[in-house]
Amino acid sequence: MTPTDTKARILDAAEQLFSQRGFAATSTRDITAAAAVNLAAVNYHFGAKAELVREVFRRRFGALNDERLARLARAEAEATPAAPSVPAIVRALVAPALHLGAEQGQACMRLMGRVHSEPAEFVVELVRDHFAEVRTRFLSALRRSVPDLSDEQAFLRLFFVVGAMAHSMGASHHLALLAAHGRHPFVLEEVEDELVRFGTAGILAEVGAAAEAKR
Amino acid sequence: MTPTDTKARILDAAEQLFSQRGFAATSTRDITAAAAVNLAAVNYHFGAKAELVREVFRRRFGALNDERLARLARAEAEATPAAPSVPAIVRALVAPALHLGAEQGQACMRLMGRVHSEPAEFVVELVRDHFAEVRTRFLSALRRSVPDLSDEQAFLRLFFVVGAMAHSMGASHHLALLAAHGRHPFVLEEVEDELVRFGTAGILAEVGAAAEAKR
DNA sequence: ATCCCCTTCAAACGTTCGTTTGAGGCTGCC
DNA sequence: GGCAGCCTCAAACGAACGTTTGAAGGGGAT
Repeated sequence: MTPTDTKARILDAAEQLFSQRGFAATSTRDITAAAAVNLAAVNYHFGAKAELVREVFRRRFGALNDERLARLARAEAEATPAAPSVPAIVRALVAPALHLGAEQGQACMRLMGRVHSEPAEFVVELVRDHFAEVRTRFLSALRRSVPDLSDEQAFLRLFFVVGAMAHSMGASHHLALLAAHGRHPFVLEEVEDELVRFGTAGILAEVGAAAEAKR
Repeated sequence: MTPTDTKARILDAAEQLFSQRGFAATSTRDITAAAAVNLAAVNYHFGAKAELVREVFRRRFGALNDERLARLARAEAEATPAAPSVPAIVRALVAPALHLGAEQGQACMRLMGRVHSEPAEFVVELVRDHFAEVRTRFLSALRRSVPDLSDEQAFLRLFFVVGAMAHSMGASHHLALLAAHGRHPFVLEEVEDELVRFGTAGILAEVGAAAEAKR
């Protein structure tokens, strides 16, 4: 077994288990057993469990956020000189995450949904580091596209979109409820389109406090 | 120290620690140390750690969901014979949760945000059991208020609102970013109003697939 | 063939986990 | 005073945790 083989097998197994049980509840023995490698391999190849978590993040969310930024840049290029439309911005944010899950199995979808509420300190730092550029880039695009929004409103509404997305990915066990409640299980494109519609309308909601009184 | 004293101290400490670190990462020793009670008290009063988690849930989310249902019922009563307005429905869903956090300190806010993405099996069951009635009641109110929505759309959009709410509560460490980025930290009423506006607009977004093509 | 470097392996390290134990204290009732 | 019934306590239980160790394997270069 080549070394890259072992490393990749560990990363795959770790990603899957982390997404299913969380970081704290997944032991190195669980990981090495699922990957069919020796127990010591994790510490040999990654040093410590925390470094393995970091590597899982890098491998997965690096590509994810690159894709997001690329989609945003494409939307901005096509919209010259006007700012990209809000649906385009929202879709550039949520589609890569949703489709990443579809391609890689369900594992990293729940991982993605989970990391935003993971409390371990170094996980918080990881999330902040990996998503800092995405946040600033999407925020500035949104501010240009919807100048009426204040800084705080733009931030909050984008924050809400991320929450809706993360919940859709992380709480899929609750989404499965609908499969019983409704007629058929959800298909990805359906969720994506609905999320784009929802997020777009939410972002474009009336701005002032007077909006409430009007109803 | 009376028995109810010890039980209550354990529940308070457990709720706070669970919300900060998650369930798996919080040990009974952490809890009993924070509560300043003997290590064996958890097992004496609750049997096992899992039962303690259940009790934390019951104490907190029982009251929370009662409050939600009461607000919804009030909104329905005031709106007779018409269905309650969408903002009223959204506010009845999110306001009790947000204010519960404000009253009890930040602890249970993050707990609330966290439970929806907690993977442990018995936690999933707990969430499902506690929120089943809330889900069906709010869904039926929403369906009456916005008849244009299909079953799937109503479910999904309510799901998104819950996600935005949970994210706002659970990922407060990311919200704190804005305190540095923006001008001042967020106040609760500001987040609540903005969330109601956002969720209302999202729920009332155009229904069909044609909505996308129009932009 | 010999050496070296990288990788794998079984075994063990000390620590921390959830839980159990048995002795002891406190309160109220006889 | 004495006897129960709860409750608390220090101590210990076995299991599982992340990590380390030292020996063994297995090519490629010399």
